[in-house]
Amino acid sequence: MREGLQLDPPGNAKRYEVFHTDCPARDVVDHVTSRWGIWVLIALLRHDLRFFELRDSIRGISEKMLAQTLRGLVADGLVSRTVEPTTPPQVTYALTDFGRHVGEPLSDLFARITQGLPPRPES
Amino acid sequence: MREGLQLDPPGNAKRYEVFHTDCPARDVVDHVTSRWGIWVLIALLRHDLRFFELRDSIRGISEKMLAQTLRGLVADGLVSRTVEPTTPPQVTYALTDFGRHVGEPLSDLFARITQGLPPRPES
DNA sequence: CAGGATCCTATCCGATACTG
DNA sequence: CAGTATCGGATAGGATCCTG
Repeated sequence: MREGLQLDPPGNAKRYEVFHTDCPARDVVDHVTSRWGIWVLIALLRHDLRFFELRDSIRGISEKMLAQTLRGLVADGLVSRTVEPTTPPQVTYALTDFGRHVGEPLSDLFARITQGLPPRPES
Repeated sequence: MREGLQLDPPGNAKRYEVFHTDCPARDVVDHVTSRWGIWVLIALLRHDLRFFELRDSIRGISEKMLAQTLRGLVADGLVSRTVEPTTPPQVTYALTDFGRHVGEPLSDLFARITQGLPPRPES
C-alpha cells in the first residue's frame, strides 16, 4: 500500500510537493500520532515512569497496547527503557533527548486544543 | 469503551492525574492525530487547497478518507469549506484561525522528526 | 469536480491466559 | 512486576460505482 505514495510523475505533481511520505519520518510520525503514542509521550514528558505507572496514568490503555506502543517508541529512539535487575524487576521508561524534542510540540498541541476549545475566549 | 477512562477512584489515582481524556479535547486530538488528519492540516497550513489538490498532495489517501477527514476537521472548527457555485463546482478548503493555531505545533512536530532522523547531518 | 453509498478486507485493540 | 501469545470482535480504511 506504500507503493502509490512516492511515485512522482515528473510533469504535474511537482507543484504540490508536500511530503510524499516516502521517508522513514512517516513511520515515526505514525507512531507518535498513534492512538496511544501521543499520550505516552506526554506522560513521559512530565517525568519518567514505570510500566504500571504508565498504565495507571493513561487509564483505558490495555497492557498490550502500552507494551506495543512502548516498543515502537523505543525502536524509534524516542523512549529509553531501563531495567533494574531487582526483585521484582523494575523497568523505567524515559524520554531520550530526541523524544523530549519531539514531545514538546505534542504537549503544545494538546495545550492549544484544550485552551482553544471553550466557546471562544476572544473578545 | 470510554467508561473506564474517566472513573476517578477518590483514593489512589490522584497522583497521576494526567489527562483522563474525558474532555471533548480528546476527540479533537483524535481527529488531528488521525491517520490522515495531520497531513491535511500540514498541507493546508501552506496554502488553501481544493479537494483534488488535497488528494494529489497527499498521495495515497483515498477520496473516502479525505472526505471523511475533512468532514471531521470542519466539524471541529479547524477547517473551513468554501463552495463556489460555478460549473463545475469548486470547493476550497482552508484553515480557520483555530486550525492554523493547532497546525503550527503539528508542522513543528513534523519538522523535528524529519530533522532528527538522519544519521546526523552534523558538521 | 466534489463527493456519497456500498462492500469488503486489513488492522487495531481489548480480554484472557500464560511466562520470567 | 513486566511483559508475551492468542483469539475474536470492532473499526478503519481502500476500491468501486454512482450522483449533482
